[in-house]
Amino acid sequence: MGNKPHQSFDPSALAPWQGAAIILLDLDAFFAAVEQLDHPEWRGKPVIVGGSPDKRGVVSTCSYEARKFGVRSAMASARAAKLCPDAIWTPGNFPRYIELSNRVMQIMSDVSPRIQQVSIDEAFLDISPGRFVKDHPVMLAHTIRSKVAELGITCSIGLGTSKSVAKIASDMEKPDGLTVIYPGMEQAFLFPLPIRTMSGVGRQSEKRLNDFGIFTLGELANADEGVLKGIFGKNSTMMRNRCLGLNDSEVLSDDEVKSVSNEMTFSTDLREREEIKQSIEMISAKVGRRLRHKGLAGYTVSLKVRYEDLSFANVQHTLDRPVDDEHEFAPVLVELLDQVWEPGTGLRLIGVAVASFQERPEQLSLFGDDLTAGMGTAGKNAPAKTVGDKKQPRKKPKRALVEATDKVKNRFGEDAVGYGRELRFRERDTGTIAQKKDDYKDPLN
DNA sequence: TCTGGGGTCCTAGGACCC
DNA sequence: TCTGGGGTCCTAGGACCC
Repeated sequence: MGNKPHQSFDPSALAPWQGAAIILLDLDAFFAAVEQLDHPEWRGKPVIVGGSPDKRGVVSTCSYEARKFGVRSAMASARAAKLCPDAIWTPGNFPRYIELSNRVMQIMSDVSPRIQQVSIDEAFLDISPGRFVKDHPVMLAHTIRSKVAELGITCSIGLGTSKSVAKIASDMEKPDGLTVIYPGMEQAFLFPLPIRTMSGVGRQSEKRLNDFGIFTLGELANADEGVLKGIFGKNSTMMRNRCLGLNDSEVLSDDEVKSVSNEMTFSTDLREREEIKQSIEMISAKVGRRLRHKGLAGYTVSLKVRYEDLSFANVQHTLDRPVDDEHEFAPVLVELLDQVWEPGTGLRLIGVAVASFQERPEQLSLFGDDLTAGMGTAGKNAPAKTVGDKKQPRKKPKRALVEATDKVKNRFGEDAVGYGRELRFRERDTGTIAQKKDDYKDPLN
């Protein structure tokens, strides 16, 4: 199944492919691989892309050399530093990753128009013969693999008759592998595998399935209907079909963004109301700028906090009109704070999200209404109909100022312009790298 | 000396309307 | 006096993914 060398082969020797053909391409240790490409002196050495060990960071990606020491993605940076003291650390270079990712996506798009990007380093491609392409799927997979290699990075490809099979197959021969599951071989391939390998089975579902004596995908495929319903709810049939190797999910691009959020973990817990308020304002400014850059405005704003004990809480509020300006929604979030925070409690993380986007953001008025009016303590669940006819409508900063600030930040970077209060907190930012789905074509952030 | 950050989707319960 | 359901919107929380 695996096929390391990029050897030439005779396509006419391949058995004909019946039915759907889907590829999952996964770039190997992507961020670290790009760093080694750009820094030749780092090749063959353990490279870790991630947040620094002394600031509660985690490992985003690490090179295969670092993996030999036991370093893994999502591991606390402090632990990674202990396992591999000589590792080369880098915070990452997102614009560069996006550039290379786009090149890979272009290679795939050139083969078939039916591409579904899953993340910055992963995508499905429908290469069903006679549908979008005419060449043999195995040949096309080889072609894609060679073209990616020409960029100086490697990928692992799974080819099968469904997305689930392709996804799992891509994991079999990492790195730089090509795994083909021919039509008709789906169940022989899937059934012996542990349930956790299936997308949609996480830690919790795994535990609950184990309690019913279900450990393999074959056992899951043949499990009692009631058991599956109880664990997967309305997705139970879909999960069973996935395990049976059925192709019940099309390769479709879903690029519609549903929410925009930013969050920040602080090097030391926040305890003072004023610094929490300022942090909410600073994070809101990031969210607002991304919203405006995307041309989005949403009705629902939410505040997420993580306490000292690592537990989470969330509060949200739906406004009577969509917002994209932090000067409007940050005050709303500050009011929500009291529902999840008691003075004296330490907060290690604060997150801000805006969701429920309207079709087309309307031009907001120059002097907006005060959205916090009417929110008061009177009724938490009271609709935010409001608008302050009793209270004094507060004057909002001019829209033009917001837009001018965006322009400077977009051009010269986040640190170029800022309200004084933002600067105090910048140094507390963990600076950890994240893989942001909507950042592929977005040089922002 | 533990445990980012950015997302999506689902569920359950309450409010509210008819 | 007692007691409906159905539908929709909203909120909080949690599982899961990369």
